[in-house]
Amino acid sequence: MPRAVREQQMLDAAVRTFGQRGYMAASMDEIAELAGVSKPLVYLYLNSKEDLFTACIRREAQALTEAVRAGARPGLPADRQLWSGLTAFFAHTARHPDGWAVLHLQARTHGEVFAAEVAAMRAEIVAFVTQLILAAAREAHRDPDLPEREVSGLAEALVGAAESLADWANATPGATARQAAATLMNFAWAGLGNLMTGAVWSPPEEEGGDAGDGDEGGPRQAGRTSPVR
Amino acid sequence: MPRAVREQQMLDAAVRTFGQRGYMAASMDEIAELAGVSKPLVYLYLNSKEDLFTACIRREAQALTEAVRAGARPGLPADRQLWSGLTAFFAHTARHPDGWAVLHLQARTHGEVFAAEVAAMRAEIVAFVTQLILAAAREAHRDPDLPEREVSGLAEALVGAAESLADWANATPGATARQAAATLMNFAWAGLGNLMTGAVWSPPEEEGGDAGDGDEGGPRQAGRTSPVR
Amino acid sequence: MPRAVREQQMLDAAVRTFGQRGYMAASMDEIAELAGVSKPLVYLYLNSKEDLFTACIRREAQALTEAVRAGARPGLPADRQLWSGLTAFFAHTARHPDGWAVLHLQARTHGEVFAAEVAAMRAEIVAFVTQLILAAAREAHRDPDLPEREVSGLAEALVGAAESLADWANATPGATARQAAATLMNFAWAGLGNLMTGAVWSPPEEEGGDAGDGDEGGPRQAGRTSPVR
Amino acid sequence: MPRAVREQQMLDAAVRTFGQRGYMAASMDEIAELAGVSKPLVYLYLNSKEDLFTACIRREAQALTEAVRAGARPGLPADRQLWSGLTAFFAHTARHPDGWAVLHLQARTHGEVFAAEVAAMRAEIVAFVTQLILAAAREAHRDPDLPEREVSGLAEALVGAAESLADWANATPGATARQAAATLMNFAWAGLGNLMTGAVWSPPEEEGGDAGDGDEGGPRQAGRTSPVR
DNA sequence: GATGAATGAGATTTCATTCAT
DNA sequence: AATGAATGAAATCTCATTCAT
Repeated sequence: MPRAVREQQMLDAAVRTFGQRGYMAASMDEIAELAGVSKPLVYLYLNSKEDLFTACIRREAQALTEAVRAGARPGLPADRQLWSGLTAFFAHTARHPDGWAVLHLQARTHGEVFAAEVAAMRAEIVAFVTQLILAAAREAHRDPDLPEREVSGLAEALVGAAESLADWANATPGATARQAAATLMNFAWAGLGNLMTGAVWSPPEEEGGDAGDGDEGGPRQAGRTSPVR
Repeated sequence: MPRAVREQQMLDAAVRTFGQRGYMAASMDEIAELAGVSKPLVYLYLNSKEDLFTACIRREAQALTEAVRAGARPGLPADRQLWSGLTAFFAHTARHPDGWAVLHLQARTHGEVFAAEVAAMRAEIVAFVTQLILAAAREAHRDPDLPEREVSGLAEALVGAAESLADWANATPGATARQAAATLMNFAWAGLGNLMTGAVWSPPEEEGGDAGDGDEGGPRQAGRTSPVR
Repeated sequence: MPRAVREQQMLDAAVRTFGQRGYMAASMDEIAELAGVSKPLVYLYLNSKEDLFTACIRREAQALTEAVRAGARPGLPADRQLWSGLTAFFAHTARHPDGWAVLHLQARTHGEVFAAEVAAMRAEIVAFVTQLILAAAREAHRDPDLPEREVSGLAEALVGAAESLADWANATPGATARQAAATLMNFAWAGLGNLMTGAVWSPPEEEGGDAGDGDEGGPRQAGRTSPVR
Repeated sequence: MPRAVREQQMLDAAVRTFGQRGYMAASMDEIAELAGVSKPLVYLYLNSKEDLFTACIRREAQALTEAVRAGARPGLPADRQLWSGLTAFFAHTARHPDGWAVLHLQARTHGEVFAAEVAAMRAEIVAFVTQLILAAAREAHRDPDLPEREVSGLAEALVGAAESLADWANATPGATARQAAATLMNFAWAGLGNLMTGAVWSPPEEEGGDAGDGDEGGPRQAGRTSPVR
């Protein structure tokens, strides 16, 4: 059996095992057995547990970003791109729950090296989303000079919400990618639109610090604008 | 030294160790040493590594929910409650990064048993947020009969975004709880408001399923309503 | 059982196993079993196979040098000191064949770190022998300004011969420490004496280089002085 | 490529690897790679690691003995034969440090089987030296009936000193074969000469055995004859 | 109440060795 | 004649866990 094929089998087995058991609880024995090969062969091809895990992360990260990019077709309006990108994202994470667990849970929990690997992927996606937001602003003929920090924070929040919803969709039987995407669009799109119109929600003024855990008390005066309307 | 105090010291040490090393990489030796007691005493008080971890999760989960509940004062309008609850949440996670790592990263990564423990806490918070959304709808005199699934999905997304922003804030030097909360309010509040007015973002109609990875192709026709505009 | 005692038992077992099987072929399992303890305990007390081996080397090296120093009593004339030092050396190596194997065979064969450990001991002994040679020269009222390089080379050769004879004595049933020491004294002492009188054996003059393996052919002209006489 | 050539390449690689890494630390992988062939071929030609090592020992042993024999030309007087034999020995060990390491260090350290192989070579050399000593005695018209045990002990010591000096010369930059040989001749020849004249160094009389480590105490009265004086 | 001493079980990793071609 | 592909067996080391005191 050719080497490349075997290697993919091993990665399949590894992703599944890492995703379900966790990085540390997964044993090379189990992975080898699931792949249908002997342990030494896994080491021969993939060097070490760390390298194997890294290979899993890379493969799954690439698969995910490619799925998202393939979903969001460049020609469409920004909101449609966002919509289809999100749908592709939820569809992919639903189809590859173990890969998603490897990326979202395992890689971030077991050492800086692995975390950096996913962080790179995430940064790429966040940048992509940031571009979409800016494009949307342009399309809406709004001021495209949105503050850098705001937009990147928003993109962070959007991606974070998406990640979280992916978990929720995976854990909720019957939840579809379209539902998850629609929920997120509803949740986020109007907020983004408002932001572009300058109709921001302003926090109440700071009040005197209180004791206790240090969590500040409730605000006294609101300065809200549009929300709830 | 009274038992209760010793036990808290152990939990302190355990949370710190679990949060920094991870559940599996944390050794009982290290925890005992950090707590300043002998290993058998840890076992005497807390039974096993699993039980110890569970105790950590429960303590931190309770501390977090209490911080959030204490932040969001019942008398205020819904958006203000949400604001102050979020601020309390971000302040707490910033103040207790190890506890937050235990809840958000470790507990979800190492077995169903632990994940269920956090899931319970999360469900409580999601329910709380759901109540706030419904209250906001009432306050706005809008139809309070929002579809159950929609609202719970929104609350999920909101909580997910909050969790993600908490990580981001912990990793970004200079980021404050207020900033994180403001970002999230801006991001989400208008969307929630729109939702209540019935101005939802509707996904384009489904088209014929394609093959490949199963990620559906981009929508062709939009049916969007209000957003951006 | 107190820790110090257990530790010596482990070192005993380790020296025996390393001496008989060799450093690499000796397994920690075997050592632990021979010591009558579990493997983790060996690691708890002695850290690693390398550290355990180093501890063996140090203990045996110290025992050997102490035996030699105790044998060669300071007050005696130099030749008597050499004699009794040699006797003590052979007696010790005969009594502790595994320790001797560890020092002479194993430590020098398995890595610079270990080799350096014995090299230090050996240097100490060579220095001691060098002092004896110089003392002998003084006692004989001969010129004490023997060339440094000569004397150290001689001490090297003497120690080397002693080491080799120790192996031979260990492998030859019936050989005693006194016999080995006497052989070496006869072999070496007169040569040393001659050297001090300046009656050196001079090599024949160099001749033209020959080919082949590069080992030079036999000398053509002798320039010998006293030997065979 | 003819089999015999390939085999020699393998042995070259093996000697180098065994000499530098040690028998156990040397891997068949490394040897095969260094020899430029595949591992199965090594097994096809040389059967097993043990057999390969044995073949190395035999080849190097034969090369060394041949070099020594070729160096010591039969027609010369005994001391000249010894001198040139020693020079050839040191030249050979200096030229083939890995082979020497295999013979002197590795073979003696890894099992009786291999040790026996070198012991045979060594015995041959010792016998050769013994012949030289007896020849020297004859040439000196001294009593050729030297006690068997004495002479073989002396030859042992001489060979041992030579081996030790070979190590020293290999480790000392700038040391030449001639220097090493000269040192050894100076060291030993006079002693041998004295022995033949009957002027032996007699050990002091044995005294009452003491306890302790068993290393006998220093002698009280000397019975020495000629040395030094 | 508290601990020094000890271990069973299992982790990753390596290596000599052999098929099938 | 020669090798890519594969493995059984065993090595070092770690860790959660428990006695005996």
